This record gives sequence, C-alpha cells and structure tokens, in this order.
Amino acid sequence: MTTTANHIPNLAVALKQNGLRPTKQRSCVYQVIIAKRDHPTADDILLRVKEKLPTISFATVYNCLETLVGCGLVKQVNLDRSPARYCPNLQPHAHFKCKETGQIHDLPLSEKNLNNLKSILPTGFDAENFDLSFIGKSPTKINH
Amino acid sequence: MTTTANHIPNLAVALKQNGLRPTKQRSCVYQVIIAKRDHPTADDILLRVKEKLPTISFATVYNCLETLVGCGLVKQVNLDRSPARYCPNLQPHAHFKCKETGQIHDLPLSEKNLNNLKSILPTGFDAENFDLSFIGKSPTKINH
DNA sequence: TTTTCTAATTAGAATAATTCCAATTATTCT
DNA sequence: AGAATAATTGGAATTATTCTAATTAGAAAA
Repeated sequence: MTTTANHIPNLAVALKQNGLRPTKQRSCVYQVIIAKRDHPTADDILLRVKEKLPTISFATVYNCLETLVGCGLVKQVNLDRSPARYCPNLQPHAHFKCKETGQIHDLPLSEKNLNNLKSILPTGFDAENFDLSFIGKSPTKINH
Repeated sequence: MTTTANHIPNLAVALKQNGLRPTKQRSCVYQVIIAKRDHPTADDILLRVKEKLPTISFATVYNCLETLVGCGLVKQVNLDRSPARYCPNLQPHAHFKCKETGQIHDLPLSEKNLNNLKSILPTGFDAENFDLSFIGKSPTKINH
C-alpha cells in the first residue's frame, strides 16, 4: 500500500524504461501538469515552467509533452479545434467543457460505461483508444 | 411518407429559415458533402467543388461550411489534431478512424447507448453536445 | 575523472489549417 | 430598375505546431 498521493508514476523510471534521459525540463513540465490539474495548453505550460526554468523554449515544451504522452504519463486532450490540452489523469474518463467558464472537468467512467462504449463497436472493429467529450453548462458553485 | 432517399433536409428551406441566401456556392458545397459520404476535409471539398465552380475560393468553402454547420445540415468532425472533416449524417453516431486506411466510419448509436452516455454526466451537468470517436483497426474486406 | 558519444535543448524559421479584410459581385426588397 | 445588404473573392494575417541546425548536457567508456 502506498499513500493516497502516490498514484503518480515515477517519471525517472518511466523514462528509463523507454530509453530516454531524465532532464530538468521534462521533470518540470511533468510537475506543472500534475501540480494544477486544470488541463493546461502548451502555452499555459510554457508560462508556468518559465518561473522555474526561464530559458526553456516552446520547442522544448512540445518535445517534453510528446515524450510524456509517448511514455503514457500524460494524455493529450483535443476538444474541437482549440489548442491541445494535457491531463495527468490516467483513469478512463470523459471530458466536459463548460461553455460559460471554459473549464474542463474530468468525468470518471464506470465499468458499465466502458462496457457500453465497447458495445458500440460492430464486429471486427478493434479500438485501441477512444475519446469522449461533452460540451454544455456545468453547475455553478454559489457562495453565500 | 417520403421516399427512402428523401431524408435529406432541403437546403433552400433551411437557409431561408435562418435568414440566409441560397447561393450556388452553398448548394454546391452541400451537394459535394452528401454525394460522397467519405468525411471530406475543406481541402477535399474545395477540389471537388472546383469541378463545377472553378473560381470558388478557400474562404468561400470555409464560409459555406460554417453556414451549413450553423443551420444544422452538416456536422463538423474533429479527430485528434487533424484537419476538420464534414459529415451529413444527422443521426446520433460515433466515429471510428482506421489507423491503416485512414478511413472514417460512422457508428450508429442505439437508444441504450445514448442513455448510457447521459448516465456519465453527474447531477447538474447539462450537455448540449457530445463527441465520441474511436481509433483502431477496422475489418478489412477480403476479395477472393 | 576526462573523453567520447549521443540525446536533448534552444531560437528561430517553416508549415498547415483556418480566419480576417477590403473590394467586388450577387440577391433581395421596394 | 435601383437601393440596400449579404455573399464571394484573393490575398494577407493568424495560430498552433513542427522542423532545423547549432549548442549543451547526460551517459558510457577509457
């Protein structure tokens, strides 16, 4: 048993398994994504990483993101035609984008949901991945 | 009762309802999309429309597509980061992209599937739209 | 350790899809 | 037909992302 916070895969280990080198840029990009799970864009990530590594470039952010996605540590989230977002939630889930706030929420998927998704595929169709997203209004939290 | 082929909404009527003018560009773009239901990109559509209207521009194709989508006659399909595709299928359906052929298949959704998708939304989340896509291998038709 | 080899980072240029703009042309309304 | 307005056009602009060639940093060997 590990602690609650410890479901996060170890970056150095995952990189080594893929024959890749641990660098401070990769570590920093990864930490930014897990620190604030708000589905940041590459732009957002560049800004946040620059606070620690002021000379990091856009190219490196994109390179790091590609690496992290390739290692399965982070998922790329594409909603409509807008810039790609990045998400450290490795559980099967859908996304909900609020029209009003622009916020993106993770919606967990149950076993039943997953089975139902599988049932959509006709015989012979072999899916290795799926993407499910909703757009609409999410409940507003009222303070009073 | 109408004939089987006649489930296609009337363009002129739909445009008029939205206070828009029927033009040969709009009509031609729409016809190209319903003629070959292969999920063409704006590029594909430009090429095909040019056979009838050689002077049509890219800007017009994009304008027409925006209009058709706005009137609900056509759906925009976004898969990963690739160029948008356009689809005249107005029934609820998912998409399946074959890794090998690049082909995109429509997968119809049953009432049960739709209800299950609804069940993914927590209380208070009001979705006005969803997108569901799969990527993988579709069955190859063998000729012998 | 130093050296060597290779992978990763960097700044800036290049690309690709899409949108914007200002001028012209086509529709509709009177 | 004429006036008013909407749509089309070519080209420039924008945006997200990828590429490139030079430099830097990490890993392995000596």
